[in-house]
Amino acid sequence: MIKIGELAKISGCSVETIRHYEKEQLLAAKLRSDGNFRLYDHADIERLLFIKHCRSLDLSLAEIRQLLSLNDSPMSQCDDVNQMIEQHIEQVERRIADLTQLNKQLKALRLSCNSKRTVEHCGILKQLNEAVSQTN
Amino acid sequence: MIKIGELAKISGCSVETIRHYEKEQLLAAKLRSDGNFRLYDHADIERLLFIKHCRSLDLSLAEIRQLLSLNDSPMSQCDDVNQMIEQHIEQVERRIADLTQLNKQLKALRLSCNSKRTVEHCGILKQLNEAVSQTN
DNA sequence: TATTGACTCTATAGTAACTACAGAGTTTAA
DNA sequence: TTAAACTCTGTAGTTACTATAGAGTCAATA
Ligand SMILES: [Zn+2]
Ligand SMILES: [Zn+2]
Ligand SMILES: [Zn+2]
Ligand SMILES: [Zn+2]
Repeated sequence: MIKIGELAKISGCSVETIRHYEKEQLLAAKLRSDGNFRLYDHADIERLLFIKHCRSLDLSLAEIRQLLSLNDSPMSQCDDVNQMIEQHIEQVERRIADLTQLNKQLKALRLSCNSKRTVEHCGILKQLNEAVSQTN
Repeated sequence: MIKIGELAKISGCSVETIRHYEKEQLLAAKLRSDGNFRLYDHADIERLLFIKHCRSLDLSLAEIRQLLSLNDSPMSQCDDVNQMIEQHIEQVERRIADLTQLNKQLKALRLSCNSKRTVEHCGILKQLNEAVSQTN
């Protein structure tokens, strides 16, 4: 059994993050020491690494909670897992599309200034202001 | 002079958002009515639309605050504006790269499940668990 | 004129996933 | 024994809003 500091080292998560996951019901220490310190075993390490891997895929804590509970009840159907992953993929792709569009606009904006000028004649601010007048 | 509800309609921002921008020092009503209602003029409308346009470029409120203050002092140099926009572009591009990478992993993960199975044999969960064992 | 409904005010809490304390108690090693 | 290092709980801060509650204001109608 290890204490929270060692779990943090092993997993690469911070102590505060581990406590946070406990509050969010993703990972609970089943035991406490005499002095009330959280004690973790090997299964806890694996569970935390699972969580960490899912987070690196940008899955939300709610989604991970769901995956963990499916993982804990092996007779449930795959469909729920599939659907979540698919929705998540869609969301990521939408965000990529948005950011790509955004990037174009920002680059055009950046080109409209040649530096070394005062803001008075700055193409960037001029453009931002003109966009306003058009909308208005 | 118009009240906040009309400014909200004109700009497409919510009333709460406009009040929020005031708290964040981006847009202040210079006048209040006898009954303490915020009163806005044409310059305020333009300022809010400027803010809205910048937000659509994903600039943070802090960045917009900076742009507004540069806009208000026309003799300042362009360099600050340029640098901010460039950093913002870099950040957006980094995020796009991250998400693209993420998307690949998620798609591979999705392919590892053929649905209609119980979670016990689900390729997705299997893969997620294996990734853990490797790291561990 | 009284009242109703729409509008506005301030202040506070919630969102997501942490991060950063403060103040107290515990353990370990010198 | 005492100091350093660790851990505990609880609370507040981060971003850009959103959503209330409870009170006050205003315009139009009965
Ligand atoms: Zn998701
Ligand atoms: Zn410029
Ligand atoms: Zn930025
Ligand atoms: Zn499956």
